[in-house]
Formats: sequence, C-alpha cells, structure tokens
Amino acid sequence: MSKEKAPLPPGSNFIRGIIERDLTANKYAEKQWAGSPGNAKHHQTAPVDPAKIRTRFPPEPNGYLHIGHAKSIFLNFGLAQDYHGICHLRFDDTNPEKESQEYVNSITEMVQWLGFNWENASENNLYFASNYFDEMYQAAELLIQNDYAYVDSQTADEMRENRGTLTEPGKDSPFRTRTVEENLTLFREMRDGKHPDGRHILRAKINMASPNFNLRDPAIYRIRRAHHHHTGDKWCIYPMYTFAHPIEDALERITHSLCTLEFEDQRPFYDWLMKKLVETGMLSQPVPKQTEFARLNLTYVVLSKRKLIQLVEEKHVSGWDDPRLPTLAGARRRGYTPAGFKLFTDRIGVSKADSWIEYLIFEDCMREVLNLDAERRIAVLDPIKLVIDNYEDGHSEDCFAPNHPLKEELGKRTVQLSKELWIEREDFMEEPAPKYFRLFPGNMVRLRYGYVVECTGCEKDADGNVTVVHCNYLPDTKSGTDGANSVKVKGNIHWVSAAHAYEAEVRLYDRLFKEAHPGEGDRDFLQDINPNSVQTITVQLESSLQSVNPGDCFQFERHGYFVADRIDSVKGKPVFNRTVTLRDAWQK
RNA sequence: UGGGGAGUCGCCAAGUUGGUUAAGGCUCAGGGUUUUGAUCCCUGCAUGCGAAGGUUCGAAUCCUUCCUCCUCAGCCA
Repeated sequence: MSKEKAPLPPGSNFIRGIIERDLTANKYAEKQWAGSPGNAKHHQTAPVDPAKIRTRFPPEPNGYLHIGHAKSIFLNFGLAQDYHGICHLRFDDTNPEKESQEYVNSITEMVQWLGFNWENASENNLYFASNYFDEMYQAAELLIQNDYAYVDSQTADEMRENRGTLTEPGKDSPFRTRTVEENLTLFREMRDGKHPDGRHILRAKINMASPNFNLRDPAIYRIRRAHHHHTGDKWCIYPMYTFAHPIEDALERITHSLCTLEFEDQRPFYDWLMKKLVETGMLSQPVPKQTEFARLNLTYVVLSKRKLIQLVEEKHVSGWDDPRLPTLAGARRRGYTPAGFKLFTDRIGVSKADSWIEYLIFEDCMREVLNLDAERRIAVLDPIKLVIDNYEDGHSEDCFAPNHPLKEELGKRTVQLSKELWIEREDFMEEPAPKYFRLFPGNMVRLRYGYVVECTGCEKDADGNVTVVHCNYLPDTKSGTDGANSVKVKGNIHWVSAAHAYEAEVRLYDRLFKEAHPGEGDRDFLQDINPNSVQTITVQLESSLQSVNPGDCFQFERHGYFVADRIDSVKGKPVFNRTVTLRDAWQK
C-alpha cells in the first residue's frame, strides 16, 4: 500500500548487522554449553546452548567504572537481551599487581545499579579470568608441545631492541630455537618458582618480521611473584591479556567478543590462538569472534583512567564518587539515573568512527527521563522577601500543588501561603529588561498555585541592593477557584512562605572542565578545570522536602532536577545536589 | 614514510550484492499550546556523502589516485 520504505529497526548498527547475519547463517545452531565455562571436552556432551548469543562485559578490577564503561555495559547486556542471549560479567584479573577486591565490589555494584544481573535460575554468569588459570596453563603447554611457543631468556631491554620498528622487521631471539623439551622443562620451572621474576618469559612463536607488532612473537606468560586477590599465592606466573582474553572468551563460549578500537591490531593474534587451540583439541568450533567499536569521548569530560586517578589523588575532587566526576559512582550521587544512561547509549549509537559526543546530549537524556520520573517541589535558591501588603497579618492558607503535571495520579500536596514569602531574587527587576515578564513595579504575575499579585515597589539598602519587594494580591484569583483565570498574566513565579519554609544546603554543580577538550594540544588538562564547578548555597525549601530519603530525585520547579545526596544527607536534613538545570530559553 | 582502522548536515548516525526526492536523533531557527520562559506539538534545516578523476542509462555505494584523522614498537589491559 504505502510507498514509504519499511522503517529501519531501531538502533541499527554494524554490530547488530554482524549478529543478525551470524544468526541467519545458523552459525551457533549446534554450539554446546555445559552450564559452566570449560574446554572442548567439558562442553562435548552438553546440550545445545539455549542462549542464542553470548556476550561479556570484561572489566579489569583496577579502577572505577565510568560513563565510557556504561556504553559497553549497555551494548553487551543490551545485545544479549535483544537477541535472546546471555551476557557474562567477567573480571579480567590477570595482573595481580594492579587489581583488588575493592574494585571488584564497586564494579559489581555499579553494573547492578545500571539494571543488569548475571544470575538466573540455572546459571550464575559472574566469572573471573583467574578461575581459568589452570586451563590457560594447559593451553600454554599445548602451544609449546606443538612448537607454537617458546621460552625466551632475553632481558626486557633486549626484547625491545629486537622487536624492530614500524618500518624494520624484528630479529629472532637467540632462544627461539630451543627444543620442545627444553621449553617445556623451562616453562614448568617457571611455574614452580625456580626462576626469578623477569628471568624468562613465554612467547608465542609466530613471525618476528610481521608488520603487525602483535604477531612478532608476543609475550604470553610472565613470572610475577605477586599475591592475587583470588588465587592467593598459588601462581607465580601469570598470563598476559593478549593470551588470556581469547581463552576466557572461548571457555565461556562467547560468540561476540566486543572491545574498543585499540584492540583491533590484536585480532589477528586472537584468531591465531583460536585456530591453534582448536587444532590441538582444547577448543571446539564455533570459536568467539572479536569485533571492535569506538570508545566514548564526551566533551568537557575526561575519561582516561590516568587523569581520573590524578583528579582524585591530587584532591581536585572529593573522591571517586564526587558528583562532578564521570564515574558511575559520581553519576549516581549527582542524580543521573540508569534510565538516563540507557537513553544516552541508545541515542549515541555505536560505530567505528572516532567521535566526540556533545555533553549536552548526555544532559538532555537525563532531563528527558527525569522530566517523566521526578516529582515537583518548590525551592527558592536565591531568596529575597516578598511582602503582600494587603494580606492579613498572621494568617495563612492552603494552596494545592500537583506533584507531577504529567501524572495526575500522583496527586497534590498542600503548601502554605502567608503574608511574607521568599521568592527568587532574579524574579524581580526594578528596571525590567526588554521582554522581562516577571515582577517589576506595576506588573502582575501569578504566585504559582496561589494568587495573582501586582508589584508595588521595593525597599533597598544603603548600597542600592533590593532587600524587600512589595505587592498586593487580587483576592478572587486564587488557583483552582472560578476566578483563577479572570486575570491573565504572562509571568508565573514560585515562592515559599517564610513562616513555613526551612533553610537547607544545596550544591549547584556545573561541568568540571571549562574547555570542550580538556588538555587539548600541549595544555595540562588540570589548567582547564572549571574553578566554579560547585557552589554550595543556603536556600529556602518547602517543608515537605525535609523528610525525603537519600537518593530521591525531584524537580525544583523552574530550576532543574535535584537529588538528596546519598552520602551527606542526614535524617530530617537532606542535602540536595543539582543534577541538571531545566532548559532555559530566556537565558539565551 | 610499515601494518591496522575511520572520514555521510553543527554533534551523533542509518544507508555500502549500484537503482527513483540521502533515514532518524540531538542541536539550531521559526510558530503553536502551557499556572514551570519547562514539558508537549508543528514547520524548516546535506543537488550533498573527505577530494579529484573514472566505469555505468544510473554511484554515498564499484575502480584509480590523493588528503585528513585515529591506532600499534609494556614482561599493562
């Protein structure tokens, strides 16, 4: 009927393309899965894997997760969900010197916070690379036995010298021709602690003249006497990422191993290893395939581990969960939500092109979800007194404010109106700017959910600063009454009754960096830090805010979204963090 | 200057076995609704797909050459 093209599937991208092609080709139709990771023999008699695809999120537990990881988390877990697959959470803990349980804990907590889990009725897909050290060791011996690996005894410096350069091939190590027996003996001695750290190293035997450095006999096992947070002191040799990661994927029967672009050059080795281990019978087809995508870059934000550590250690921020940091721990404290992250990752897509996402896209995603979720409350952030001169002294009355304009079912709450109110300083101008339609002498505005008032003037101190604004109210114009619309006004300002409001602390956060690309060129990124990235103020809040729980999010009307800080709030005295402002066409 | 990648509207990003007017989102501009200058709604926004040639009835999609950017020489991941 329609001449229109069929709508494209939402979020179409090259990775989905690959998965869909693999699925229609029935590539995994006979892939077996024994319910737990293992080698070919382990899966040999198992039933066909009920998971159509398997992906994995493989963080190294050596730091805190940040927004960039969120992209990967939503990609891997999201793809698994969409294609009836399963996503594993796997800690890539092959370097004990940098890793610790503390990081493991924070990472699992954040992945769960984003809404993902790795357990279902029959499986718990939380894995550790260190659980596969036995298999990795066996794989290394298999390689040696087939003359695909050898023990090199050059020093690190010698290895570097002999690796060649971009334009010159490397030179074979003098130890490259050791016999299988010699290599096996030496490697076992390495395992048994007979050699000091760094004395020998196991290398894959591929091609020292390859134009790809990763194929110039890459190191795959090194001696390191280090206590491992999981395996303790069982091992004094540890596998390198290059070697370990493909094996981890294969043992877990991962179908699509997604990683960032910098691992692209590693793929030939990944495939080489798979081929050799299938050849030796340790693994069986189908083996996992690595696919690379571009990592996230966000303007006004740094995501490099090194820079984040520096910001924390040099105390430019309060800690790993500082609300100004792009860490997930910081984001949660800031009031950014999992739904917002989901929207964000959907919106930016995934491709192989290096790109910089504008920070406002991220903020906008948060606004979009918060607009739907957050109840409205009233806060006067920069208070100035407004006195309704014709209102009865000492009297007060109920006004009814909807908790959410888009969700009537959330009901209304009462707020008290009285003669003396707090309003925003910026809602009054003695000399109004062009197109300003708030309070100025002679102008009428509505006190939101209350009456229309007419401004009559103001008082000023000796320096000319406005101290009190005066007005009269129009008694028949109360919101919710028949006369509410008898007077049409353009301005609508919020307020709290001075007698009923309470004083509180609010933190106004702004971007941590003032430059779109911190540290661009030769600049030190620390020089680009925004000196006004946080401002702590004392405000007047409606009383209902006093009893909220840490972590609760609200829209403070006409200001933005705020969250009760999960750390610094105390019972009956929440501290609020500004998550993001409302859009403001007037300020432009 | 060896290898591996990428270049489609200000920012992302579909589309690449060649086939009519190059999706969509965000930004932006203009208009409407509105008791948040918010939200929401409507309209507009690439004769052009890094550049130049070529093949073809027809090219973002194929070929050639060139340009720009990213990435690789850890016993890190």
